[in-house]
Amino acid sequence: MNQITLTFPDKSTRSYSAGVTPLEVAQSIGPRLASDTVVARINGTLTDLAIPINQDTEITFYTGDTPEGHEILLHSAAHLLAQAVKQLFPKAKVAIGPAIENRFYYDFDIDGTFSEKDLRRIEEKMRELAKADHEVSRIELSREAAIAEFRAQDETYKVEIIEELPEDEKITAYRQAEFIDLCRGPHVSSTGKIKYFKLLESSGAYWRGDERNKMLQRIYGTAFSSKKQLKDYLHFLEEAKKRDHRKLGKELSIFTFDDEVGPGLPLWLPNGAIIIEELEQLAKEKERAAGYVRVRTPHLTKGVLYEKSGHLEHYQDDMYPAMDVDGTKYYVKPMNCPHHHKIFAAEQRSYRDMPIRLAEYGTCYRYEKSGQLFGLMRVRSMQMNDAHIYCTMEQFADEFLAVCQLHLEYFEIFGIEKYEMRLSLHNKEGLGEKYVNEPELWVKTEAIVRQALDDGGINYVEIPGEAAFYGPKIDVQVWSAIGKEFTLGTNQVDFAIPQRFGLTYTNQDGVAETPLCIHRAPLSTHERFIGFLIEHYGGDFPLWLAPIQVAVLPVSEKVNTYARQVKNQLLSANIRVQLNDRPDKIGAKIRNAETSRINVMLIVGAREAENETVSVRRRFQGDLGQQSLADLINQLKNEIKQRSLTSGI
RNA sequence: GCCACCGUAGCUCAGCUGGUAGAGCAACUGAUUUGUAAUCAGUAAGUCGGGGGUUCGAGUCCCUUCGGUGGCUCCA
Repeated sequence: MNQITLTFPDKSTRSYSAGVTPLEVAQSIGPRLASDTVVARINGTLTDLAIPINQDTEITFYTGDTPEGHEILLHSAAHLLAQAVKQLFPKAKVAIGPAIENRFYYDFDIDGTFSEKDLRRIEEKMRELAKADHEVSRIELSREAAIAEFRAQDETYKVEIIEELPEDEKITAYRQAEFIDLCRGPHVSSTGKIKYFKLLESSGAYWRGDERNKMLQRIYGTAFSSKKQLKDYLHFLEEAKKRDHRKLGKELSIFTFDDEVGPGLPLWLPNGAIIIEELEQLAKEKERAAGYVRVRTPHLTKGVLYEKSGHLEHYQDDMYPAMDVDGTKYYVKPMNCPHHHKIFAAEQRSYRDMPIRLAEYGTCYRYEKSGQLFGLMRVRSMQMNDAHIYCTMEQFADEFLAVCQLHLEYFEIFGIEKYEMRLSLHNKEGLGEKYVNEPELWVKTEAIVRQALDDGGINYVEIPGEAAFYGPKIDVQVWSAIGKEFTLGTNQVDFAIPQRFGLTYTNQDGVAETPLCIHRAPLSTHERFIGFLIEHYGGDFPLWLAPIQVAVLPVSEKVNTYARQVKNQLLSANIRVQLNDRPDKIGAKIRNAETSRINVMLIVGAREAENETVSVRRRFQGDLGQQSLADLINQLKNEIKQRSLTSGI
């Protein structure tokens, strides 16, 4: 028999008989590797462990705790789910079942829905099938055979998928015991490799995500290669639940919703209003320093403006219906840009004035579909950290980069450590349809944007086909302290709308030119940003953002007078302070302040009153001992001024 | 918008197969005057999301409507 040479990632080589399988190779190296490996990479392609190798090649093994291996594990778990469902619900038809980040799902067409009880039964069945350790084998099928096979099983969705595969596509299926599923693979070699998994929830999902299609029942689950990882992930989900901004927002009296006000229309309570004011203060400082000027625009506008801007054509479904005012249609504004364009147009502009940066925390209203509303993260009234920068082509790169850098400054202030800038580009197919038909301008602008990012040393990923219709954009993804993902700021280039508005400036040669426009909102909207901050900080805001910064806690009513003096001094230092002069025991007052997430607690009793001091207790730090009130005030003022993320600097 | 689930006191929740509501915390009152995460006692509090129906009788069953949640899709 022929010998072949396999090269391992460490460049070492071994010789095997031709036809050896990756699983056998793994076994030859060690039983542990063989049992942990879920997939192999051979000549750059991920491959099943049972496929014979017939020539010299490089080979890499992936265990379930590598990204590659984990994805396979999740995908195979989806198959296991489908097998279990088919056994328990023979009439169910399977649709698709991919791996997604940390989870998998499978869509089924069944009569009715899956109940909690069904999920438990299905999970039980999955365990049984995993324990049986059925071999998972790959089957190659001709197009006709595949269609015949799945038609015989009445798997109409699979037949539909096969019929839409390109003619030359190799069709494969995977079999585990009696269950055969159309799939490209690869998969784990046997069901026993799927050890640690859990079904999470079920919900409706349209076939192919199209609401005109039938609603299928989707089951979500997760799987990991070790018990610990599964436990950690479930713990993360629980932790995320605890930090849910809807829960904390209520507990900390930040915002509320009211049936009689309307869905998606938040009411900001005093604590929330304080956070808003601090954020606006920050934005105003940063924007003033960066040369922005502030403007203000009305909430209500005639329809003609949105005809001109294209909103009625492209965006009407997301706008509140018009109201009739003396026979004229008026709309509440869904975006601020048309108004800012009008402000640009209100005066003669010279190249000497450029760039013009118009900023406004503008309030917008969008008629989001009811099913999309979600706490503060998706609302119908919102206030945006909006600005539009009008500039010349020459100024554009600098302006765009400055906005990106502003994002980075904000990340530092808020302690956002993980983020991703997504440069969203056009694609040729979309020109004239999804995107304004200016092929050269697209290519040119995208090149400038890319260059600006490269020059500025900004890390980004490119995503083709995700641009706005008027130009390329950067969407900013951030991850909260516990790793939950959010879409926040945006930075968009617009080379189309200024033209529609006839915006011009006079260049050095006395000729009217159309400016470029950058739409940007680094701090997103108050709603989404504060929603994010609540979850990011888990309710424990840094001092500068905390609605109540200091609680003064007298040990007994005997020292209430001194406590009031302390409170007043803090107030005059512009520190937000609350005095708890109820007749409670000090332990109860402390507990109260702790559960309200108050950062600084000042315990005052006879000793403190005598020495003009306070006993400082800080959240997460405990008792810090006595300190003079004057020193403490200076320290807190400094911490607030620095917008420090850590206490006690 | 669509599918599913949920909606009981300010909050968190209990209330079995229908027999006109209950706990803890919070609030309020009184007593206690307290030294780093809960002092004790008492009081008040709900047209069980709204409307309609079935029934002798509905928090419980049915319909409808409003709101929320998980998804589909979209996005700040």
